[in-house]
Amino acid sequence: MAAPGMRGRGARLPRSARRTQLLGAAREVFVAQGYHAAAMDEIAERAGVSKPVLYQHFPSKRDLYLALLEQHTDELVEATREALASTSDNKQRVAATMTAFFAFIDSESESFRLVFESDFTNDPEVRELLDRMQRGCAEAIAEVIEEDTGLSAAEAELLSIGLTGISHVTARYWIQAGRPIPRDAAASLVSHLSW
Amino acid sequence: MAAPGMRGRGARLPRSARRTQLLGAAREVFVAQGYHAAAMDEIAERAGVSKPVLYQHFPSKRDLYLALLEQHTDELVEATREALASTSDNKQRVAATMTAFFAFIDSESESFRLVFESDFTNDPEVRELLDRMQRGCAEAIAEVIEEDTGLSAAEAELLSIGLTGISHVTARYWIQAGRPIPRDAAASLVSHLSW
DNA sequence: CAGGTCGGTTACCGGCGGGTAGGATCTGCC
DNA sequence: GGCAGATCCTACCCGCCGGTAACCGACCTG
Repeated sequence: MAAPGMRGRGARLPRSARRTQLLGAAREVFVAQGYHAAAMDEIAERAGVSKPVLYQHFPSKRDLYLALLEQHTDELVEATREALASTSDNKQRVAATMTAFFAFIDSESESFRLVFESDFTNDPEVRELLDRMQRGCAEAIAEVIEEDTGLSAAEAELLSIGLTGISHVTARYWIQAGRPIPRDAAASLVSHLSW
Repeated sequence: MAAPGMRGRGARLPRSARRTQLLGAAREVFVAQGYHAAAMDEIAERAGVSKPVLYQHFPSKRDLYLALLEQHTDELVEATREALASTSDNKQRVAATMTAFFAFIDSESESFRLVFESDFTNDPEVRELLDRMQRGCAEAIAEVIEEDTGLSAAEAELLSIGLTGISHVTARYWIQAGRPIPRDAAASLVSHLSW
């Protein structure tokens, strides 16, 4: 009856395609509502699919959330490492890293909310993922600092934590203020101030 | 039968005393479990009282949480203002403010978790309180910066946001690392680095 | 066409937890 | 004593939502 290649409700998809699609729907809902307010029914509905399908791909709501979160934390650490490796001039390094942070936060999907505004931080595994991300970013930065300045390892670590804090907070402030200036200008302003 | 002045389960308290006691119990539970995982039954039990009593003082779980949160956000803004007013030497101002932040986070009750690790940030009123706190701290700092340096208002604002970010993140890092060095040493190290 | 498998669906369950109804008890006051 | 008005308790309700049981139809394969 229905056309064989039809899209929309009722379309049959191979397993892996369905999985990524479900992850996308879950991201939208979790981003918009947070972990607790999000309902599995709604995620399924947004994917145009019924709930049991969701449970055939992810054993529980929590696991779904963790899969999604890990994906995005890894993304940010990776972006940080790339930015640091993109140049060898330290002043530009700060700027590049700041830009990477701003880009991450400015992404269309607003997925940064998962990472920086999670409402499920009481879960030990969520905590673990977020801590690991923090360590990942800080260590990458600390290596460079330690190498290029005379600071001790402990001081370099602390300083890099501080730098991530600046990026994090200012970038969210910039978003919340409605992106009053272009992204790159904001990033370079902040990096200039912290330099 | 029971002694008239007895303490413990069943003791009758005047309204205002009961209220503050309930707030204390609520703080403990919310701090330990977060908003969502906390149960009103548990808060009541911790206060040695039954649930309806709780509802005679606070119309809903949400209102209870908001009352508590406002109390602590106000506290931090106040501490920041006091620290800034405590001296007129700018370098010492930074140190004093940093110390105030660390003291807030290091408080016995761990109530900073309510403020910095809330899992109820999706609620608009919670957001509003946290934003107001952020603005309160940043504005207080920005006034001083703008007065004592040549920066524009916008730049001063951004810089102060960044400073709160540093304090926030480093102080939590210090706690999480198990307070490896004394509080004042940590605060002055951070203020030295950011100076 | 029989039979397996893969991707789907509808319809349901069960418990957790916020919130409440209604009654018991103490205290102060005349 | 006896009334007024607090304070507090036991016992219950019920809606939401994570998770599941049971079944359906399309497609391939021999």
